[in-house]
Amino acid sequence: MDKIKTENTETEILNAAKEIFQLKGMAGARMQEIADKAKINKALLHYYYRSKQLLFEAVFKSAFTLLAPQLNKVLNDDSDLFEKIRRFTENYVSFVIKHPYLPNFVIQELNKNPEFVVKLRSEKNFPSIDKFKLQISDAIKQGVIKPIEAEQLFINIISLNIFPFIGEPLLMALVNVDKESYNKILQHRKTEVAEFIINSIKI
Amino acid sequence: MDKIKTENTETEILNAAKEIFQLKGMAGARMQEIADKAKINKALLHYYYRSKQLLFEAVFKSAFTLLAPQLNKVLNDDSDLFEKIRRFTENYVSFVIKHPYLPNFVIQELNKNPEFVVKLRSEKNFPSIDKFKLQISDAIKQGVIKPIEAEQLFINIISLNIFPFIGEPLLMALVNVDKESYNKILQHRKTEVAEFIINSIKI
DNA sequence: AAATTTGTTAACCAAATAGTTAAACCGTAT
DNA sequence: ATACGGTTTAACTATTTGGTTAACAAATTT
Repeated sequence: MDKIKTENTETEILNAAKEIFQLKGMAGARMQEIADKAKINKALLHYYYRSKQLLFEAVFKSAFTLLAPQLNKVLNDDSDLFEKIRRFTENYVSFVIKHPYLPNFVIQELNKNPEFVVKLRSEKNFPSIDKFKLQISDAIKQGVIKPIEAEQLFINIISLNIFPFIGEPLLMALVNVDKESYNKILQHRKTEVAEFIINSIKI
Repeated sequence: MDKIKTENTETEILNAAKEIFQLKGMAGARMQEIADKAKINKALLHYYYRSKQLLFEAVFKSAFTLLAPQLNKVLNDDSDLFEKIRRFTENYVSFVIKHPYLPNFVIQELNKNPEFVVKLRSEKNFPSIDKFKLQISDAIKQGVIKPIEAEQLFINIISLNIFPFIGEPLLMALVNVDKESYNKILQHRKTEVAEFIINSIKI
């Protein structure tokens, strides 16, 4: 059946495009390079995706679709707050190892295209902070954690987990270690970060 | 004296280049756009800076020269640890308001050009973590803070301060607030972040 | 004030790059 | 076999873009 072959080529292109776009960004990516990586003629890119812009949007959407569930692990999950922070921190490292350039790619392109946010927000499955806010105010009421705004806590959790990857080259230089040692530091963070956060908020 | 005029044109170009490069990155920036912003002919860019690459490097160097002292406020400063954390957090927001795209620019271009790190490291005034390490181990010995690796604490401080700006469009969408409210959140962080960190490590 | 050096511009060039076209290919149904 | 559909390619086009050139302008030196 030709459908199988079509799907193969199409996903082949998408996979190649993911690699190139995530590594070099929209502006730095070259259609020819994507075609080469997918081992097809450049015209095929346009046959399947019409334009660079549309191919890029397909990649971006796919990237965000992968990232959203990670964020939802903090925002929408019924488990106990501390347990949740521990699990998210633990999981996030593994996620980034599987998709090293993805979070940075999403953040960068959002910075360069703030109007994308509008599109994303309108789609279903866009993570919402509402549940998390309730959980935090409950935990405060029950005397489990010190008073803190849910927004601030959320930003702290995300910052502590995402930035060490985005800022890797800078942090590696500042901390003055090589790639191997830096990876060890990141591995340590799997547990360290959660304890750092919990230490700060628990009563 | 023509020197004055030359300096004006040269810095005019550099300022325009800073704006464009920091906003769009090396790959996304256009020499013509820089020339337009500097209100000069495109050939003048090459007269003063030879190539896009060299102009970019001048901008990058200048950006890092501005960023380094900020980092040194955490790493090399004799003041009391808690006071230092409080002051850095307070100052950093003001710094980023003055140079909104600078930290992200530096980090992005380092990600795309990891070999830049080598050049930066070899220059004097590159921030070193040594003093900070001593300060932390002293504080632990003296029972002021709980045991923590200096590297981890440093990464935490930097992450909590820098990421909220780099991830602004994403965080704004996730936290579900408009620009104005997000700015208020950032202003709150001037004090909140320091207390969050100190809470976590103090005994 | 003539000559020389420095600063600036318009016009141009070559390479890179996104996108198009028309023909070839290839499996499937007639 | 052959006509037909979707798939793939080589060759091409138009535009963008970094960079150059040669002439002009303005200041500096002699």
